[in-house]
Amino acid sequence: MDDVAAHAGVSRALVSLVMRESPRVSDHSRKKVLASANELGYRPNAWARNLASGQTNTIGVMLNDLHNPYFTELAEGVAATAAEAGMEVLITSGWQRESGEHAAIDTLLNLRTDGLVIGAARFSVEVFDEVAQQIPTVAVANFGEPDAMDTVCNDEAHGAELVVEHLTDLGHSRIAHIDAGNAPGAPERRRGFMAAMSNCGLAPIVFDGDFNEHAGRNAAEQLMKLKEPPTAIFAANDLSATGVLAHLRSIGARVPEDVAVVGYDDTLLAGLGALSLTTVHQPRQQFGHRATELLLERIKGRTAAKHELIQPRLVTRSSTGPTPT
Amino acid sequence: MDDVAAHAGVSRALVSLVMRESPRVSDHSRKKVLASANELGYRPNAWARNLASGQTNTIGVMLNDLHNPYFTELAEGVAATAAEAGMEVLITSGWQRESGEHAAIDTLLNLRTDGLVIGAARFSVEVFDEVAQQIPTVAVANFGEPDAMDTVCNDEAHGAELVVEHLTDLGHSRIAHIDAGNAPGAPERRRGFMAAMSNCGLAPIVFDGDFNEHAGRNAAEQLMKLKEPPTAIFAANDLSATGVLAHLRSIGARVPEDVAVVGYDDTLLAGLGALSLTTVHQPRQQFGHRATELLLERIKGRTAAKHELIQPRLVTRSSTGPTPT
DNA sequence: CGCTGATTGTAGAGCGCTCTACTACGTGAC
DNA sequence: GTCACGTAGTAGAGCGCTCTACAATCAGCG
Repeated sequence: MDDVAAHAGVSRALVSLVMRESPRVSDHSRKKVLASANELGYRPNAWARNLASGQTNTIGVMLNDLHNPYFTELAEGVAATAAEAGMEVLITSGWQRESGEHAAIDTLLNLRTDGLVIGAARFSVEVFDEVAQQIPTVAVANFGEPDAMDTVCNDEAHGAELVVEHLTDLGHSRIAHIDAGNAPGAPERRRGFMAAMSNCGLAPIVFDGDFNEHAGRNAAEQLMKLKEPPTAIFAANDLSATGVLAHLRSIGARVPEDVAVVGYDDTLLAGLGALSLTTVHQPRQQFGHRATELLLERIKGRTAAKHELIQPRLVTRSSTGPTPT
Repeated sequence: MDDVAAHAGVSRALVSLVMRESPRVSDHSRKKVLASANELGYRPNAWARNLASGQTNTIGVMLNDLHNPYFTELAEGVAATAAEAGMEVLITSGWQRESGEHAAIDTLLNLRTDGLVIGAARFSVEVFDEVAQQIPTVAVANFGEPDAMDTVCNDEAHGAELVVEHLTDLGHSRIAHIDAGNAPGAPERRRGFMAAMSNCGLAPIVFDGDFNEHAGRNAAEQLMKLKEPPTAIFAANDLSATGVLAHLRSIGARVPEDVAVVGYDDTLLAGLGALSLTTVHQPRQQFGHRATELLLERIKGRTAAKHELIQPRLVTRSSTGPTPT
């Protein structure tokens, strides 16, 4: 910076103003400084800048797992909204381990980012709460309604209701749900399913499962062995639904003629022509978008916690159809 | 830091030593300092630390697209190897746009990370070369053999050969390849395919396509309309292969009895029971692993460029079988 | 022509840490 | 008892920038 100032024949402070695009600089000096900077290959050192200014203009994003499209689309929403607000985004991941999440959060806290968006599920509300004391935080998760941070989450129960509604409209009544135990989101989906079913006066069939293909396959196998197998299967998520499809195909059952299948999440998988799953779409980018907006509000000083529930919608594809007659 | 020093009754320098886990501190003082730090909720400010020390102990990872599992697995490999070496990892993404990649690189350069791993394909070697002048850089890409940086890449041509070998072993001779124009990796795959075919004395059928489902579907449609349709289709990648599967299914052709299908990349998709694609596995984590090792060498001072070619292997699943008789 | 106020530029302290050079204090050998 | 040496701790400069407070210049105006 000194070199640039010397080369341009101005003071260091002026170079600083130019680099920060201050309007308090004449066109003439600005050009001179930029030319010198360019010639000398100067670029401002972010560490020094942030240290001196006391703010980083950066928001940190901590994700549980970069493999999961859910999280990456979330991050994309954050990135887009942050870019609009002129902020940088730094991403860290816990790589699916709790220790990894701790390390990732630590990195971000040491970096003193202006705020934190957390899309993760490994550790408890208490830990988050402690983090939220130190730095403006928004969690994209179903955490209840903690005071110290904002949350954005999907109305899982409503998504499950949409599925039941769709299936009963098609005439189904023996509808099974493969759940995913206590995995994030699963209890709400299960509750939504049970509630919707009893509202229709139907007996809910719930089978223990998980958010993966194997669990779907296994559950489908057991379900199809029942004396009265279900005519529709609502899987825990898309991945688990592909397991259901795989099993049905292997026993020669047709989809949707013999059994209708519904997933959840509307991932890439569901849209593939070879699978074409009816599923519940979560506006993941919008989660990131809203989370970032809330975070920016918080950074600007809001302290009262806000908790938003975002509505999912059903995407109908060819894995569901009228009940077999 | 001053507060901690005062609270523990020692000098600021000693606190610094403790925070850096220096061996030059007695057990007694170390405990005292850590206790005070804990009590006061002190955590070192990474910006100040990096500024003062002149090194960041961080490597930057710039990815083209976080949605693509290829890149996230790459990042995971980098993260694991970096963690072993005690370095932090910061991820930025270009979100599939060239301007985004520029911004992402800029962020990383301004942060003065110790090195850069680039997994991206949008912009030209020249731009990378310029970046590589400024900072140790390793690209995971097929870039020729630039002097200024190291590269790690997959032997795409060999992967294509493995596919041809597998299919001819099964008795296929009318083998079509759906390519992906000039998209990264595609030309090499195509060349490998053509070479392997002519080595076997077979006439290569190549159909223009792309790395997506639609292209696969469209290509399959055209190919199956030929007077002598192929008995095996080698798609540009897994996604394009799912398009092929979707079309074949829609016209009632059985896989693999009527037509064998092969993908490339061994993504999540290929492993699904409902698709079960034979495909070429790329050790993506290993790319990240090797790239990081090379980068660490460069950071330590090596300047001669190294270029590594990593060998893929074939994963056989149920989308391929003997030629129809 | 001196005063006001806006505009443009500058000096210098300080952000929170690291790092070099130095001091203080044993400890053991001769 | 003194000297060399190793160990534990400290002082203070400085990393590259920002930011406050102030100086210089100039236009406009009564």
